Amino acid sequence: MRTLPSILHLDMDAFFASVEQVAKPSLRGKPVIVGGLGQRGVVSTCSYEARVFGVRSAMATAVARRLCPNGAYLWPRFVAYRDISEQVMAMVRELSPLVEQLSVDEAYVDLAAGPYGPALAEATLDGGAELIRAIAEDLRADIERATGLTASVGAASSKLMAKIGSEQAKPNGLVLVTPGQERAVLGPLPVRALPGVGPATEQALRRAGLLTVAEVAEQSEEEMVRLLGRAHGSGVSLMAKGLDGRAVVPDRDAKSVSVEDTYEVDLMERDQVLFELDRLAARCVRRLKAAGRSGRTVVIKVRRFDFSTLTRSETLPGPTDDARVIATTARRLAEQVSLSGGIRLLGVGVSQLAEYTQEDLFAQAAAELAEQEGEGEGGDGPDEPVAQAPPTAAAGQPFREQVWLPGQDVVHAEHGRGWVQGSGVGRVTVRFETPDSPPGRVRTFRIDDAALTPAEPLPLRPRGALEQP
DNA sequence: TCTGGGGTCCTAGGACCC
DNA sequence: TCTGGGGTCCTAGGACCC
Repeated sequence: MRTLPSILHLDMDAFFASVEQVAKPSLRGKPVIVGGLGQRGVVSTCSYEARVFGVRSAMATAVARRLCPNGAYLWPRFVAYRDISEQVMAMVRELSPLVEQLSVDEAYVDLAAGPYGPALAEATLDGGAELIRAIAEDLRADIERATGLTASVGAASSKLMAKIGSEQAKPNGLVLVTPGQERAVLGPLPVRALPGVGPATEQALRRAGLLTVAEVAEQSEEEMVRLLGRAHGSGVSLMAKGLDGRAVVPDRDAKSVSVEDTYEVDLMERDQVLFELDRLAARCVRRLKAAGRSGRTVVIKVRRFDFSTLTRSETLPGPTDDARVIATTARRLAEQVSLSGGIRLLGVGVSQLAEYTQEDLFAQAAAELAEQEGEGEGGDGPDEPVAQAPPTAAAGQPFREQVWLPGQDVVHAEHGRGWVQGSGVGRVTVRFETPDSPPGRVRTFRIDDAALTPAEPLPLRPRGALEQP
């Protein structure tokens, strides 16, 4: 294990909710909840003001609304989050090429592999720690200057302790774990603080009378393997003792691509299920193609009315990125499951991904077969799913009514930029403000007002702001 | 009050091959 | 006539993470 705390773990504070507070001045200092807003939605992220009311990530939004009825409830704006994430990660990469991004708002950095590596290699223990502390504080300040967002950082000589450190630093802090202090820091924490210990592992450990990390650390590795299984047991045993030699690994290629939908109302009809599988297959293929990959194993996921969940998979003779092939495979898999009682969620995924699309003989054969059988009228595009019109859809209606989602960016011909605060009964309410404006005024329009249109997210800081002194 | 969507990794049993 | 052991692939499910 390294002698200096040269691994950083960066974690943005309440990322989605904080982005919304910076983008929407009227929400600063207020409880903000970002997540699914439908009947079956859950909270993705909430602001610290909302946490005071007991709101948490992964909580049903319906529960959050009871706890915090006056919060601002917003749909996620993933495009905006991704843009900001790229901006932040670019700053992180200036510290080292060895960056392992864990999600949009989290990454490990190995400073020893970057421009500060040589200086750190020659530094004393105290000097090195001080340099690392300065680097981490500069990073946090740079991120806040560029985005208005705060980040927390843990610095340690292992990924495990860097992650524990950033958790303890939250919000808007830095915790440096001095090498040698690992067990002292970990010992008093509940076992759940260890990454990889979730509800099931916590229960298994509780049954064995182990509540804290220190208590786990006193057990032999063999005992932990007996309790938790081979891989998990030895992993937890080592972590509890503060031992973690895992390297920071630059980002690997994805191993699967999947899409899924939870329906507001359970699907009851076989035709509905087949129609939705076609749509999901088409969406999955779009993502697959965007990534320039193809896959060999098709998986469907079915969650029933009672939340019981199952998967069925089929491995094809070769990789494909053909929507027709994936949709027909998904349909075939669906025939193996009972739909009685209703379907709450459907998913379609592809794994065993190939680096790039090979000559897709399997898709060609399927297309030829379809043509022979006279089903080939959709030969105008290979992406066309084998879908029929949904039984519930308003067939023959070419225009879809504009849907306005709370949080959505809009622009009005007369009033300029703003965001949707709410909509209903033929009206949409918009607050006109931007990241660099004072809190804005609210106006209400007809939902079909031609002067109101959806807009792209604005940057959180005006362009060019960083160039100014 | 009722549980999202996108992933990763591990385990275990059966098929199949040598 | 009965009986091997190991390796790999496929499938299904579960735990966990953000």
